[in-house]
Amino acid sequence: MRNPYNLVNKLFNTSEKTKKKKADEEEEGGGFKTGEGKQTQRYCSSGLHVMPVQLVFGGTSGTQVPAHLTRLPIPLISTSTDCSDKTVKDVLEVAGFTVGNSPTFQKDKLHPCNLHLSGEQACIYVLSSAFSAVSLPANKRSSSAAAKVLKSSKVSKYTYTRLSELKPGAVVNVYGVVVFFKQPFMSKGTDYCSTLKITDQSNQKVSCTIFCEKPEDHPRIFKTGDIVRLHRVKTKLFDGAVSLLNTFGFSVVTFDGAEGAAIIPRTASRSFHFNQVDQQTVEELRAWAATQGLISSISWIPLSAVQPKVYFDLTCQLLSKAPVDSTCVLLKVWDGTRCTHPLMTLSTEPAVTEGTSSLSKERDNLIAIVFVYDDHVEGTRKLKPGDFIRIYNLHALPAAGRLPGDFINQSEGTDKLVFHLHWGTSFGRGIRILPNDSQDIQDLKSVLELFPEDELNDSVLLEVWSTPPGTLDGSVEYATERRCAHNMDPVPLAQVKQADLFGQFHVKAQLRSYQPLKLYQALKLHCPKCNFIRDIPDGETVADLFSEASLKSGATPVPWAISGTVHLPAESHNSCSRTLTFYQSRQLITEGRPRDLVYLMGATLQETKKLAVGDQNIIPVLSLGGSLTLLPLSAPFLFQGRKQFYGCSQCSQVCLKALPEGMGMMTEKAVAEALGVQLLHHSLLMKLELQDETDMLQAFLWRDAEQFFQVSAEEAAASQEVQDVIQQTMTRLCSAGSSMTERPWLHLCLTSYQVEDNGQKKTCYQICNTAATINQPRC
DNA sequence: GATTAGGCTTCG
Repeated sequence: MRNPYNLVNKLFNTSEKTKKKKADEEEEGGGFKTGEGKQTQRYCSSGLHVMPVQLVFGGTSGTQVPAHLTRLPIPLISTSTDCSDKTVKDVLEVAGFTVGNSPTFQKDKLHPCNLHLSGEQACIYVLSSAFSAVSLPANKRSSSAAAKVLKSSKVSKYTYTRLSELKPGAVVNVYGVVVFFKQPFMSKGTDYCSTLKITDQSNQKVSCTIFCEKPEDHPRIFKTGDIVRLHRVKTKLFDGAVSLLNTFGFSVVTFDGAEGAAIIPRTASRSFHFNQVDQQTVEELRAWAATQGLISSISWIPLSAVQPKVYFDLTCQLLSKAPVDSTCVLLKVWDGTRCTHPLMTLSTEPAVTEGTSSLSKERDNLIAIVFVYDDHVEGTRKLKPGDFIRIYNLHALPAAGRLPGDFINQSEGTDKLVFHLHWGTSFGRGIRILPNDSQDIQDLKSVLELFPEDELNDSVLLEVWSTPPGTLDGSVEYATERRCAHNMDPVPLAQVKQADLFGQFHVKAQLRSYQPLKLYQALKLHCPKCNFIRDIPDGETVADLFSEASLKSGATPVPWAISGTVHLPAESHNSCSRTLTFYQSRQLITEGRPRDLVYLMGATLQETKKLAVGDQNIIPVLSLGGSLTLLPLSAPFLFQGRKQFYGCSQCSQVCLKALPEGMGMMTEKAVAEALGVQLLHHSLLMKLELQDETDMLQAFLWRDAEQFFQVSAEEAAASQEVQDVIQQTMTRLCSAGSSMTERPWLHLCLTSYQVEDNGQKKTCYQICNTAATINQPRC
């Protein structure tokens, strides 16, 4: 089956690419804590003296070079220079130095002097500008970021201790393969805590405990076998074994542990060091881990393999989220596989559900209900429908008598499965969002893409639910309103583009431009069977088809109809007299309604239109090889009042024969069926360029275009007045020559989806479940 | 330079 969205895309031949914003960057701890107002010092040893080294940041916060120090230009330095309260700026700024003759000046012809840094006054200020190549404005930082790699920096070199050689009471750097981990969870103190156990070629297993205020600063571990590099962890004896605990300047980088996988560092650090030696270390650990069976060849257990009572890690896409009570949240998820054990189905309150509150029955055993309890509820706050997540140590259980809240009443006596993420973190129980570009998610996406994209949306259509007026903010009048069942906050367009996932978004935006400007060109014909979309042919083309057909209008008797003729005299010297032939169905004659449907041969387009006025059903026919048939399907096969209906030339199998008994109303659908015609539906297709403060985004108006304009496309094709309604709406949203400040704001529900365009996957957007609101004439 | 946790299944 062809994907209609692909065709929507192709009809406009869009070239808009998914602009994946490059992941932002954060600064590595690197020995310096960067917290605002925290004066931080590190000490490097210089002979017997301990000389402070301070990292200096721009702006007003953090460490500054003391104001009493003045900068000494390097060319002015001589042995007679007064050095007190002076600084010299290079990559470093130094103070408390003495100046001596350079013993190598004759040779290197550089500066004749050397700065001597010794004694208690000596101090080096390391300027943040030295790191400027990797710094980004704070508002561009994000926890999902990949950091910039400082390959050539000589600022630091790290040595790594084998895990078997750890001695208590030291600060070390280590590499290891993760054999156990817990996602960060809130401790009873001020920090999130995560624990992991790592091993290396020494086969020593070492537990690590990480305390960090922000979850994103913790190791970003997705599964056992991942490789971590920990900088500045201290060794501590606990329970007779050396364990590791993060300490000042702690930083961590995580890598996929699979051999051959791209070495992509996962870190919240804005910069970090990674050289060839590191690459080799990762590769060696990967190779070693593979021989130790530390890497599972199966990335995850699919839903299809889940049996009652098992604990497993589920990698899935979040479809919806709804609170149950203060200690429990219900998630609906899927991974594209059908569970062999029946899955429990439950509906959630649309008003409190993010995503879709009830899902199509077609999805039986595809959608898993997950109850998330207690401390894990916090972790669901930032989850959005569409997110790809992994739920660790999920417990599959028969629903019978085990459900929280009011659901308990729906579960009596059922052995259908539900999934629980219980209290506590034992066995690494937890939940985390996986990045879209991770291999496991790529694999999952390719499975999910096998499902028609709009299947999930079907149920949304059944739940048309107007946004209560109270949710509109302030006095701003919006020219459209959402009619969807989602309960989500609007997000900036930039965030929509960045998200790169299939799902729904609410946005507030203005209309910058639209296509086509000639609105009749927005009218299309769509085949619901093969999904082909085509333009409505213009009048001239259709008239030509009728002219050609009139040449094939010889008397053709058929057993299922009786015929009559009308002779039309020549209208002028140049034209000939013509004969129109009418056919009336014997079946309809029997039923006493012969005029309900008339087959007409030899008429022009204009004549056919005139005859159809007054709700007459006219089927234009021609004679081909002695039998009666329809005109080519690029012409309308049925005229009904002012309406004209078309058939799909690909999916129709035209056969004119006796009408069935008791056809009832002569609807276009009934007629099409009787003729073997696959009816084409009228639809509207437009491309809207949206804009908000953050970005622009091109979205199609197609599936729900009729809802948007509150007109029927079929009516629009037949009525200038209805076309005027569409024109008026577009003028109101985006009148030619108006400035953006004059244009109204729109509340929109967007659906994003992926299509293939010449083998390239691209993300497209559609405006769904949205209707124009103000000054809307009724039709 | 404090504190947090220190794996080892579930209340629903």
